[in-house]
Amino acid sequence: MYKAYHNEMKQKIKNLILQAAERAHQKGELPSSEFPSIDIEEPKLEEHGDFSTNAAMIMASVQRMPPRKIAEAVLRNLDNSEGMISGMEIAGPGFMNFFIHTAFWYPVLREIFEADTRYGFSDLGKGKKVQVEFVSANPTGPLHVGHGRGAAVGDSIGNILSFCGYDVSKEYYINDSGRQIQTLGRSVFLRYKQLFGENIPFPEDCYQGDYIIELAKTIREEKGGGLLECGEDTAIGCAARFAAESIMKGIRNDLEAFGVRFDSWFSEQSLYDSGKVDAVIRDFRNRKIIYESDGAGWFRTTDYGDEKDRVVVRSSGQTTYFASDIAYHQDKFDRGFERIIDVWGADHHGYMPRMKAAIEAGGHDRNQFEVILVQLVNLLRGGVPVAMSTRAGEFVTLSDVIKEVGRDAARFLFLTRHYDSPLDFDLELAKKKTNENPVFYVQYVHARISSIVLKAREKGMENEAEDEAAVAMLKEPEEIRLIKTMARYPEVVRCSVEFMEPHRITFYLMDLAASFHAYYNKHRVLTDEPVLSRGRLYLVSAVKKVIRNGLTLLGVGAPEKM
RNA sequence: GCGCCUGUAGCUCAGCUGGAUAGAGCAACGGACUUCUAAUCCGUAGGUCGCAGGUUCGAAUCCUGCCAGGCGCGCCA
Repeated sequence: MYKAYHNEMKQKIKNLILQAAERAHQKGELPSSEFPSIDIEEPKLEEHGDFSTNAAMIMASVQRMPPRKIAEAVLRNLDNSEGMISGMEIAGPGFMNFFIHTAFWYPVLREIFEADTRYGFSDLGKGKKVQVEFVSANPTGPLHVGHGRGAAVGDSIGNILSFCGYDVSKEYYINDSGRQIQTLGRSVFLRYKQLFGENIPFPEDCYQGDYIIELAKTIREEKGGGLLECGEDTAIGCAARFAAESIMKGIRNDLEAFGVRFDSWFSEQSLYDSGKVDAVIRDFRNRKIIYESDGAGWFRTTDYGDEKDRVVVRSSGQTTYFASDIAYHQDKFDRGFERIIDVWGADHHGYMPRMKAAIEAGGHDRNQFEVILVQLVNLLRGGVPVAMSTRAGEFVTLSDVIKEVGRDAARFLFLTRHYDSPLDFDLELAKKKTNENPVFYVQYVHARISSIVLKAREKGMENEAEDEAAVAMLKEPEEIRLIKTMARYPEVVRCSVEFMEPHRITFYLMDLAASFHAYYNKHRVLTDEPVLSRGRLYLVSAVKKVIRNGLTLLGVGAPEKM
């Protein structure tokens, strides 16, 4: 397994400390031989060194000594014969701070070049099959901005999982069955009738958007007045099928334009057709997990921590949405996924306990099923909220947003917040080409470096070749800072996958970009000194790779020119 | 009423499962282009981490109670 250099350094320091503590104990400087597990962390402030540890404070109670005394004993016995540590100190209440010799940072660059697109990779997933289901919007209308955020988060989480060694499948669940499809058909059919001059009211519980009228017109073009003659039920069914298919096609196009690719599109109806819904209900009935009351079939979800039992079979005999959802998630496990991740809008959070119940009742561990609840998006234009009403059918669609601000800006901005906090998405800001807009700020780094590399090529310089003498020329504080920041990247990716938080990558990239721009403004890469230039070219080429890798995980492009 | 989420600089947000003097960006003010892209950089200023307790060497972070905002509590999806 590929092991990040940064991590190795941490581990090394940890071992040095433990060895030193052991030695101190043998010499009688520390009373106890018991050394609790210690953490090596990276201090926020540069003055506090490259690594630091609270080990002495943790040991204080066991050793029955003041932390600073313990730290003194440890540092006195620390073996730095390798020369990796250029300085150590005891600070504050008992922190031990370590400064790493510059030369020990250089190997990071080589690591980046060797790993290239795989830099930051880890084998955390070990090939485990995991499914990420996201968007899954009903085919009753176009995608809106909220779906866009879900798409950005879900897709990125999928990318990160896959980058970290999981066998990932991204799936879209199509709710092509049930009542809302019926309503869709009715809406379109009524508009259709209106087109033929029938003066009939359009009910409030129908879909209000103009796209319904468009669909009705298309049917008229293709089939003329044929639907008027085949009886209401068949006509509505026909309109529903046509509308759902057509809307789904639009959704697929929007997602394609957004750079989101699904491995599979799963139809709800197929669960009924294959009998899987009936099978699950039968099974749960046999196992007394479903009981009858008031003529309906109730799933005893309270046995699994839900606050009340839920209906799966209505007294009319029809199943609820929940019923097919149970079958659906069952099916996910049947397909061999060991980990199931659903990305939902936060307004569905009340649905989580019953879904967890379904997982457990189906014989699986509730922890195998994870839900990412994405908070809502407030769409703004120049700071002013954009009026949106789904009921009235007035909303800005995802497609509108992509057309206006571009795919990269939209995706990146959706990932500039923890999914858990609501997001203000400002259309004007998304288009701005200043560093108010973090997308271009990060992409600009890539473009700037590309331009340097191009210039260097014209001069006959090669940027990929490793040259120890050249690398050794990197002595400026801004250069070392860049290397250190890049050394942190694998750790960022690891945390990002562990907590399934893509925004960590976003923030990291903004940080790396800031370090680069500062460097760029202060120092020239291509100078009169060939060796120095080669070293710097090597450095910025590494930055270019890390930026590209990070953007790729977010599904954002890394342009050569801007 | 019950449940979930949120509350950090004027604004928008980070804060690595308990660490040191709480960090960015924007807005404000003052500077930097004869240079590899100024879509950039440098500097200044800005805080009772919603409030009150508790846990301990140490709390923005964990626990309890309040306050404010958002969302959810259907034989809807």
